[in-house]
Amino acid sequence: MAPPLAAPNTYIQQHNLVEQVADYLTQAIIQQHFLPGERLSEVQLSKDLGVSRAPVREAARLLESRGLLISKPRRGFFVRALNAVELEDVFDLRLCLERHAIQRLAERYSGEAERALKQQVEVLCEAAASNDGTRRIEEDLQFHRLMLHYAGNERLLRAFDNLTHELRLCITLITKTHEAPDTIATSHFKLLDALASGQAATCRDAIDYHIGVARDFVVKGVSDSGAPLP
Amino acid sequence: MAPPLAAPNTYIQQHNLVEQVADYLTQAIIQQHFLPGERLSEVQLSKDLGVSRAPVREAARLLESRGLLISKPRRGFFVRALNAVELEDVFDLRLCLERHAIQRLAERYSGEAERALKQQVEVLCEAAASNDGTRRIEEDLQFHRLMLHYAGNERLLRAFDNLTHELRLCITLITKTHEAPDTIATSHFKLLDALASGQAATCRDAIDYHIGVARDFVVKGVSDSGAPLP
DNA sequence: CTTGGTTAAACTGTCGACAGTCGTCAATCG
DNA sequence: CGATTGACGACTGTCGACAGTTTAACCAAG
Repeated sequence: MAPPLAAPNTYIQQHNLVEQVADYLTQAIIQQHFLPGERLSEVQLSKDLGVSRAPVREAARLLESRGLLISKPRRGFFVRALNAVELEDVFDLRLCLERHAIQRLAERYSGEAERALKQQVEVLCEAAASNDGTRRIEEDLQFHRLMLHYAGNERLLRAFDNLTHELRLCITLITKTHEAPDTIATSHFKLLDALASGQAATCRDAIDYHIGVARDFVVKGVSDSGAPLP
Repeated sequence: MAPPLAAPNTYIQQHNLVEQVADYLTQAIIQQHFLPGERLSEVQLSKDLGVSRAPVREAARLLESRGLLISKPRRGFFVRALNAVELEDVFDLRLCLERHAIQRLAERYSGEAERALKQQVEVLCEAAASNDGTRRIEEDLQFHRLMLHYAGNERLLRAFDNLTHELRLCITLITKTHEAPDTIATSHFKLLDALASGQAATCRDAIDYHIGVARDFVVKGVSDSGAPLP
């Protein structure tokens, strides 16, 4: 319950209060300043951020639609807590989306897409070599966002973004499970090779393996840390 | 712009104002009382419904997250207008989700699921025979919701529900494209047969054909009526 | 008649306040 | 000593109001 902000009116400044509050809440949640299952007090947040309750409520509803918060009537908003089963579902849906995306992308694979993806792998490798776990995850997700983007279906990307919001709920957990940098690199280069081959079966196998590894890492991490149940 | 309500304070009564306003707005939109691209005035809605602007704003944000409205800063909320390209994307994502769901369901097909789906086909056939186009669509969607539900991944169902919200934007268009009742029946029975066979390839072909037919109907309907662009 | 600028109205974003409800804690009873 | 009930406190749901901005109308100039 320690206030994540030192002084009021420092972070929140001018227009787009709702979005700013939403960003602040998102960061506070994924940095575990608010623990899973914890209740968020609207008045307390208003005081801390130096804004009224209206923007706080609207921002909270936004995060609820993203799956970061859940609201109980007359009780308020609570930080979402994912258990192992729900995480399995998240990765199952992610597999569904990315399988589809890589097939669609293989059908329309362009030089532009290939260039962008390769460049992102470079960035990812650099991030993997660093010690910034959060940045590594974000660059990894960004690679997959690019894949979904170049697949050419805006809605596919939106669905993926919704999922990643939930993934960030356990980002601190994920950052702890260090994968070797060269493993990450080869794993993503295999995706590029599969795309370059243009063969549907190859692409499917590559993405299945890729997501499977990530799932095992995360789900095992959550199981070990004890599944939190609201 | 004609007020969809005869008298204020008639529909909205007591608790859960936000949800009630959201339901009212949803119905008003899919019944085309608000036309695609139309701007919604918060104060006007407040007066019509006899509530303050706070619940209206929160309900609007809810519908925004569902894709029924879009908000432009300092401009307000507008009814979403889907063009043919976006509808193609919707059906592409729907294909993605249902392909995955029918595979998962085939792996764990139970007597309970089979019974529930068969019963829903009965209901759907009855609805198809009636003249109520909206009910026919809803029962059709309900069949697919059941499939997703018994596939055993809650998130898959949520993603599908998000899509159906967008589909309802052009529900009046869909109701105009009458499919023959027996066509609808056999089309869904084929899905049941594929599931009973337990063969992945059969299931995939069945759902591909099923969604393809629906997509052609809707997209053609929208193209004919002229693609509305905001 | 068209076009550009100016003014006024309407609307959104935000705020503080009030009422009803839920959780908590203590006092009382079995 | 444990369970139940009552009151207190905190909080959410909702409301009306104000300020800044956008939109629309209106007037004037070309």
